[in-house]
Order: sequence, then structure tokens, then C-alpha cells
Amino acid sequence: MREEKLPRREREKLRQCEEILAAARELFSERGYHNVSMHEIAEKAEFAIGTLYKFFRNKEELYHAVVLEQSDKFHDVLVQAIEAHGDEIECLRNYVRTKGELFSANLSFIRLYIAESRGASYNLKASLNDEVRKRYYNMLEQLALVFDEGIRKKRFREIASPYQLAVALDTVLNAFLLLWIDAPERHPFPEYPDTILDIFFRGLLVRDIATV
Amino acid sequence: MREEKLPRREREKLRQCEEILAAARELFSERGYHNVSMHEIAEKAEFAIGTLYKFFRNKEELYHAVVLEQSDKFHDVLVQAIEAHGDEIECLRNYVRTKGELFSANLSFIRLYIAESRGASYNLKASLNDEVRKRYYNMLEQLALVFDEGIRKKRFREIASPYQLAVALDTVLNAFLLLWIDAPERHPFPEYPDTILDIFFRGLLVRDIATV
Amino acid sequence: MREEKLPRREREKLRQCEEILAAARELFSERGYHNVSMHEIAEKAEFAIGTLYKFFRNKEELYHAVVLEQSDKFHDVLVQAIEAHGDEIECLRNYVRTKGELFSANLSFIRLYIAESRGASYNLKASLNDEVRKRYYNMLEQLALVFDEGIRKKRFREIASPYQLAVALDTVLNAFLLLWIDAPERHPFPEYPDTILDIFFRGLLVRDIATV
Amino acid sequence: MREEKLPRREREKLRQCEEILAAARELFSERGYHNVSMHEIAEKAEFAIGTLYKFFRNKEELYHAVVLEQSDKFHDVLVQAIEAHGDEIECLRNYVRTKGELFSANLSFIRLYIAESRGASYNLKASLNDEVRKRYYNMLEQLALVFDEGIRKKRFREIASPYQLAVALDTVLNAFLLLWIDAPERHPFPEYPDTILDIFFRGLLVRDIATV
DNA sequence: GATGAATGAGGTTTCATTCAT
DNA sequence: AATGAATGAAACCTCATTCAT
Repeated sequence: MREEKLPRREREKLRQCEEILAAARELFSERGYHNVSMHEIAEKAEFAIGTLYKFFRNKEELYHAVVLEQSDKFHDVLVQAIEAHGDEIECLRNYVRTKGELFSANLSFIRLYIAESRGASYNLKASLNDEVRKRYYNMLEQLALVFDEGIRKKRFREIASPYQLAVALDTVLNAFLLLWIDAPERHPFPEYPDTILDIFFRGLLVRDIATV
Repeated sequence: MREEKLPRREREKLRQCEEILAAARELFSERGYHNVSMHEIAEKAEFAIGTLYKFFRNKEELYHAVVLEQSDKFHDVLVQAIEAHGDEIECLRNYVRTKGELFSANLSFIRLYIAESRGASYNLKASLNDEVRKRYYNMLEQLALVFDEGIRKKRFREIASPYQLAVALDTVLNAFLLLWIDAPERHPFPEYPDTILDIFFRGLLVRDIATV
Repeated sequence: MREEKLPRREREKLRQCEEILAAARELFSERGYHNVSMHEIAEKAEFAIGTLYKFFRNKEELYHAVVLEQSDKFHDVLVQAIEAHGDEIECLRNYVRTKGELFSANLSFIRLYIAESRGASYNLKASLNDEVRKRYYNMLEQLALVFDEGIRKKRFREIASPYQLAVALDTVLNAFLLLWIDAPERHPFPEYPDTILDIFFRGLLVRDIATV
Repeated sequence: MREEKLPRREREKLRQCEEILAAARELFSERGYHNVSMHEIAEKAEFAIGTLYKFFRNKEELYHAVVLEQSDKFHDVLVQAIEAHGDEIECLRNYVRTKGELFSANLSFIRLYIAESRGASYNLKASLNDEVRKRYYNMLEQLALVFDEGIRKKRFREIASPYQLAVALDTVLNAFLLLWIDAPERHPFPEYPDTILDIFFRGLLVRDIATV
């Protein structure tokens, strides 16, 4: 819709940029920043190396763009999922389900995503790294608002600060999703969302879990 | 004691190897695998580059040895902490406390540790990576045994499988420790262990938390 | 006048060519052949890169055209200055004054000019380089004619061959002008022309300098 | 003598460094800074590229070292020639002769030398360039001292400031030497020194040239 | 046994030039 | 005719690894 209004050249450029990002995303996801060369990315994207440098000043910026683009996408979807419902439990349930879907739809990227968003990477200089993690922290704060609201409404016990609860939920979810990626047969996915919620809700809820 | 029984030459070699590992550990911890050169490690360890290659076939093996050595140390301590007491809650409490101490005593290394043990790294080839993660999985299984025992004794509700509970506990602990490292003033450490236990125990315990 | 007789298209082309040359001249003068890219020239000239290649087969030819155009201009003016008067001393005086004016009106270009005309450059292949230097040599020969005439008229002593005298005069002039460019406050320009003439005439003139 | 006292390793290093400099000097002299690649220099010096970078941080530093080494050599010899004699005319005669010998013994380098010392080059960043030119200016000042002394002793007329006279003498000498390099048959060398001195002395000397 | 100088493959990046639009 | 996106050769430089001493 919106894209059709752009001049043809602009659309073409956008498409190319996305193809480069896609090729880079796949390779970086598979092998990490340092084990992928610009030459390989160019080859996979079916462009000349020089073309990559028309779009991205250098390798680090390309990597940054890959991670940021995907982080933005993730966080937009997740924040929307968190905000979607008025009911706090429903929000959390929604968050867990959405993140599960997101991950299963972006399988190859999530190792990179977790590494970069949690800071367990040495690939970007501090300033770019911060930019990536800001998204993540922002999302966590949205999640914390849900816990906050639930606590104020006395639906959740104040086991910990809302932010701590958000970190805890998200991190357990990540761990379970990683388990699943590494050994899908031993750690099947579909049952996890509820498992995670159970772990939290049993302790969180003021009323008995049965009422949920 | 044991070392004194070794011939002098052997002891000397062991000491050298440890110095190299120490230098490599510091540098890898600070800057990651790819941003450290063998030259720098040799310089820091005050050995010739060639000497490094006497002990380690190549850079990857040195890195592997660094990570494995530290993983072994961590897991030995943690497994001991888990096994130390008969009481399940005490075991978990002990585990949390011990891991906290371990991390605060090895601050610089833990980013690397988490990245490698959780698989969010692209530095080692699969076979070596597996070796590192085996330690971690083994430790998780020890932790799972505690949950298993607790469930069988009906002290814990069977919210999830013992292994899942172990992963959840460990991962939340890691997350909180990372928060603390990144912003110690905003996320002070000492209160966390109990926060984490609360999150779990409130939901886990069959009897009320007050009785713990 | 002459240009108006050309068809509009031709005049347009000529104007474009001159704009490209002007942009190239400025950039080459500032930074030298190898530190300027065709892209920059195109940008400064406000033309597409492709347009540059319509007028000049490649970068070297553009550079050559820049240097040749300016050399031609310089040498036309200088040769005219040399020829202008019948009196030999007046010719030389005129030459010195004109070259001084020429340089101060083309400040940025003269480093390039001196480098190329004296052969202290590695930017052009031999054949093109020769073309540039031919202008310079030709001008020197015009200058030599003045000395020759002066010697034949017994106004100048035959200290050296006319050509040598021409080279000497020109080269000292260049050196003084360069001094002036590098440090105008320490080596002010206006007094130089006469200084240079003094150096030469005191030795050259058969009669005493006082009579000049 | 002094070198034999150095440890063998040091001597070896020095020799290698000199071989690299020699190869670089030849190539840079022939083709200039930008038309020579590190690969070519390595090949000519019969070292691996990496070895070049053990001695010189980057290409610019290697070039700088080439130019500076040679400039130092030139200026040491020239300054010594200038200082050698008490008699001013003998000093100048000596300077001209020595520079002639220097140039004919370093034929290939002198285009580079003139370009760099006179500032008609765009190859070095300002700070390095200054270092090279400082040598040249220092030498000119030594030469100026001779003119100064001669003027004070009333042997030379005060045609111009001592520094200007130094610049003039040196620059004419350079020009004649360049003529000779480009066309040795048309501009044979040996007669030049005296020609140049004649040009100067006829004007400079208070007494008649015949007495010199 | 220890050393570290030497190696050179392979990385990132630039930029003169082409050619489809 | 003018454009400028695309190209890719070739430049500089790093660093894991070897091997003569």
C-alpha cells in the first residue's frame, strides 16, 4: 500500500536493502559476526561487495542493522501483545504465546537475538550495543507495568519488584525456548507457555490457581 | 600436596599452563574470543607465542580450555553445594548463595560463561561446544534431582518437570546476576537470592512459605 | 563572440566541460591526484559521474586536461609578457611581474603546477606528462630568446647559456613564490620580483645596475 | 665498528630494515607513493608482507621513513660540506659540488626528494611532511649563514637577505640537476656547478670575478 | 625446550569505470 | 543525452601459525 506510492527507484532500493539484510541475517545467525565475511554476504545476497557498502558504511553497521531491525520487529510485536488486553493474566499469557510464535518463526535468528539483547556478545562497540539493548529494556519495562498493575489490583502477590518479575518471566521463557531449539524432541514447545505461567502464577496469584 | 609428588618438570609445566590460562581467561573475558590475539595472550602471560602452542594446539583449543577449566570449577562447586544438605529447600538456598558468590568472585568471566554454557556463542566448533555444555547440563541435572526429591517427598508441588524447574531457577538467577553486573547500584546483589527463592518457593511449596 | 557562433548544443557542452574542469582543478589542487575521487569531482561539479566520462575517457585524462588547460593559460600569458616589449630588461621585469600576478590569482593551483611542470610528480603516464612539460619548455625557450638577444646586444654578460639563464630565473621565481605561499607573513610577495631581478641583473648587466 | 658490538639479532634486524627501505626507496622513487603497493615492496625486498608491518606500522610510515632517512643523509652531508671551510666562496663551491655528487649518486631518488622537500607532494599527512621539510629548512639556514658571513665581511654585496640567497642558490642548483637528469646529453652535469656559481658570484662579489 | 621472527591467507574497504534506464 | 547504481579488482592490513635457532 504505502510502498506503491514510493517512486520505483525507492522501492527498488528498499527491496535490495532488505535482500542484503536477509542474507546477512541468515549468515550472522548461523555463524556469528566474526565467522562471516562481507564477501560471503555479498555472494549470498547476489550483489557485488561494493553494493553492500552503498547501503551500510561497514560490516559493523550492517550487523547492527540486522540486529536492530529484528529487535525492533520483535519488540513491536511483543509490546503490542503485552498491551493488547486489559486483564493482566491475559497479557502475560499473550506475551508468552507471542514470544513463542515469534521465536519459532525466526528460529535461526534467536541465538543472536538473545546474545545481543542480553549483552553476552562482544561484536558491537558500546554505543551500538546500547541501542540494541534499549529495545529490550524498554520491552521489559512494558512487561513490568503489567506486573505492577496486577500487584496494585492485588491480583498478584508482591513477591518481587515488577521489573524483577518481568526479567524473571522473560528469562525463563528464553531458557525454555533455547532448550527447545537445541533439542526439540526432548523439550517440545507447545506445553511450555503454560508451564512457565504455572511456575509464576502459582506463586504470584493471590487467589488459587484454579480460578485462573 | 599432590603436586609435590610430581617431578619438578611436571610441576613447572603445570604452573606455566595455568599462567597461560589465567592470561587468556582475563583477555577473553574482557573482549571475547575474536577480539583477542594469541600475541596479546602471550604478552600478558609473559611467554613466547611458541610456548602457547606447546600447550594448546591452536587458539580455539586454548579458548576451549579456558572455558572448560572455569566451567569445571564452577560446576564442581555448584554440584557440591547442591549435594551438601539433605534438606531440599536448604539445597536450593545453598545453590543460589553459592552461585552468587561464585559470580561475584569471577566477575569478568561470567559474561563468557553464560554465553558459552547457554549456547549463545559462535566461538567453538560443535564438538568442543558440546563438551562445555555437558558440564552445564550435568549440573542442571543435579539440581533437577533436588526438585525431583522434593516433589517425591511432596514438599514441592509438581508445577513442572524437575529439569524444567532446574532450568528455570538457574536461568532466573543468571538474569538477576547479569542485571547486577550491568548496574550494581540499581540492582544490588545481596537481596536477590531470597527474591529468587521467593518467586519459586511461593509457588512450589505445598505448605505456606511462612513455614520455611 | 566566438562562442556565440557555435550551435547552442556545442556551447552548452563547452560550458559543462568547463564546470567539470573547474571542480576538478579545485579538488586536485587541494589534495592531489590520488586523494580525489571521481565521485567527489562529480559531486562538486554537480554532474553525474557518467557525464564526466562523456567528456574525459578516464580519471587520468581529466587530470591531464586540468593541468594542460591551466598550463596553456599560464604559458600564453607568460609568453605574451615576455614578447610584449622590445627592451630585454623590460621583458624580464614584465615576466617576473606577470608570473607573480598569475600565481597570486591561482594560488591553490600552483603547487600542482610546479610539481607537474618540473616533473616532480608521478600522476601522469609519460606521454601525457611530456605534453604538459612541452608547454613549460616552450615558455622557457621564449625566455631564453630574451637572454640570447640581450647577450647578442652585449647588454648581458654571457654568464651562462641563454636557456640556463632562463631556467635559473624561472626556478628562483618559483621558489620565492612557494616561500610566500607557505609563509606569506615571513616572505611577503611584493618585494620579491625586484629581489630576483637584482640577483640576476647585478651579475648579468654589462653596465652597472644603477643604470637600470 | 659500532655495529659489531650489537647482538647478532639486532644487526640482523637492522639489515632487514635497510633492505626493506632500499626496496621501498627504489619503487617509490620510480613510481611515487600511490603507484606502489605494499605487496610489490614485499616482493622486491623478498620478505612477506607481514614482515614489512613488523618494521613499519603502515604504508605511510614506511614512505616517511624512506624519505626521512634519505633526507637526513643528504642534509648531514650537505651541512658538513657547507661548514667544512672558513672561506665563504669555498663553502658555496663545496656545497654545489657536494650536492651534485649526492644527486648523481642517488639519481632515482631525487625526484622524490625535491617533491617532498619543496612541498610539492600530497603523500604525507601534515605532521610527517613537516618533519621532512624541517631538515630541508635547517640546511637552508646553514647555507644562509655562509651568505650572512660573506655579507658581513663585505665579500658579498647585500643583494638580498641571506636566506633568500640560500633559497635562490639551492633552487637553481636543483633545477639544473633536474634538467640534467631528464636529458643528460643536452644538459651535461660537470659544467654546471661553476655556471651556477658564476651566475651568483658575478653579481654577488664585491671584487671582480677574476680574483675568485 | 623455549623463542619470536617470519609467513601469507584472508579479512575489510575503496573507487575507477560501465551500462541499463 | 544524462544518470548513478552496480560492479569487482585491488589496495591495505591483521594475526594464527610455523620452524630455525
